Amino acid sequence: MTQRQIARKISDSTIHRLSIYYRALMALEKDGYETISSKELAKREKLTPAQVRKDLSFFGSFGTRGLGYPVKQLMQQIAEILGINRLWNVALVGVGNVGSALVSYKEFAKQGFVIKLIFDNDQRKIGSNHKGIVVSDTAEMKRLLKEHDISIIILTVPAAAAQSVCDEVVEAGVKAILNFAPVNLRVSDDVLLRNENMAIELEHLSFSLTNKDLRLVE
Amino acid sequence: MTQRQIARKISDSTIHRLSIYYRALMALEKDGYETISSKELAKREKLTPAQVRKDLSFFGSFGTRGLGYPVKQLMQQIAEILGINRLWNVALVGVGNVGSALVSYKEFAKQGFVIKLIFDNDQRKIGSNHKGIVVSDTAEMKRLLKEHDISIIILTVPAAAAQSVCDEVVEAGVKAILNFAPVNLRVSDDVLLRNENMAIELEHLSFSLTNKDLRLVE
DNA sequence: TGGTATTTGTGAATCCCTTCACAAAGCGAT
DNA sequence: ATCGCTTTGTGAAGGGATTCACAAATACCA
Repeated sequence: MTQRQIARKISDSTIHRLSIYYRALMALEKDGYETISSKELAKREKLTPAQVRKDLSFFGSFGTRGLGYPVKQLMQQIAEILGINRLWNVALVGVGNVGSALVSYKEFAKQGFVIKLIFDNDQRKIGSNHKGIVVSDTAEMKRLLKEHDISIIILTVPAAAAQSVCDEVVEAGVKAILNFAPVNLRVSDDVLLRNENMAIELEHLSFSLTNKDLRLVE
Repeated sequence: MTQRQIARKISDSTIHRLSIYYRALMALEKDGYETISSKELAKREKLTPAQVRKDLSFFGSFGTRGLGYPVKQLMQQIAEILGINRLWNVALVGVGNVGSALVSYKEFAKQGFVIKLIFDNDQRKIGSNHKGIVVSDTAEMKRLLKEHDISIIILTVPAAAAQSVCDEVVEAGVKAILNFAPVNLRVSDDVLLRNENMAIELEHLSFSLTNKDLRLVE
């Protein structure tokens, strides 16, 4: 099976796990591993070996029977599948707490997501320097996004502003948005949207703590 | 069905959606809605009405046939289910970019997660003030966590330090950790651990952008 | 070179989540 | 008070993801 025939319908879970495998492989490479079996990889990530093999099998056969997967090579393959074997031009809108933290977030840069532009509508922030990037006025956004060939937007504006900023960047032709505002954005079908809300994960913990004793109930 | 017999096995997806419903209800309440139907709620969150009803039915029956769900009341019920109808004492470890952003992250406070303690091992940071909280030395961590009855840890230390900090807080008796470090932490079965990695969501977008054209392939 | 031990890749089976479909229940109008 | 309309709550059906289990392939050792 070649790389081109894939992706009929790859589940979100599989895509998510590919990212996890990728990180595990980075660690393994650093530790000097040449190969890794699905069994060992699964153990490290608290998954099953079959799961690992099945996930990978959607995209090709990368392993060697009796031996396992070549760490370095598999890493490269997953990078290709995820589309992180290249650089992506990213713009960030909204230089609040979260926004300015993400400008310096090393995991982005490490995976090839390069923040090229930063926007805000606050006059006190416009012109200020964040990690070598001067904050632009959102009024200039449409023009600058096109000029800099931005593929992905990180949206870290307040909830109330999110929809209108979203509309603007979509108008500018951006097709992928990572939204940190706690609102449900409406976008057309051809725009990719993913939401990130860190409080939701805390709520999950809160749920589990609250209902912990019930886990054993018959 | 009463609140006590629940949680045989509630799926992660359901818990996640409860958080989503909760946010939708907050917005609805602000807009003056008294009741909401599963149909309308589903539409807003791009889900199906059956999904909404099924999710809620695991925990009880909160609606009125012919009318829908009472917004305010359902909000309260979900808050109870998620365990956010109370305050949680939280400590944050690691005052880097992400850490200091999260100290000011309004979504945490809004849901009752109160950051009581902040730790770092950098002498330049210890003693400094973040939103009215003085940064403590990680050397003091075990004692302070117990003294302040901390239930949940937000871990925003560098990857290399994460496991050892994790071990320490577990030793102090903490049973829930939200980990932002890009590593796979090993914890015993009775400790709840959730991982948050913002780059993974970007990688998901990157995957979708990269494989967009393949979605139509037969 | 042959023999044993490993480990992959994958159809089949299983399990779990989502959707369907409808009876039951309440609302509002007449 | 009754009728028709709406919407819930939920068993059952359906579908998709995970796990099983094994043949095929390779490594390694003697």
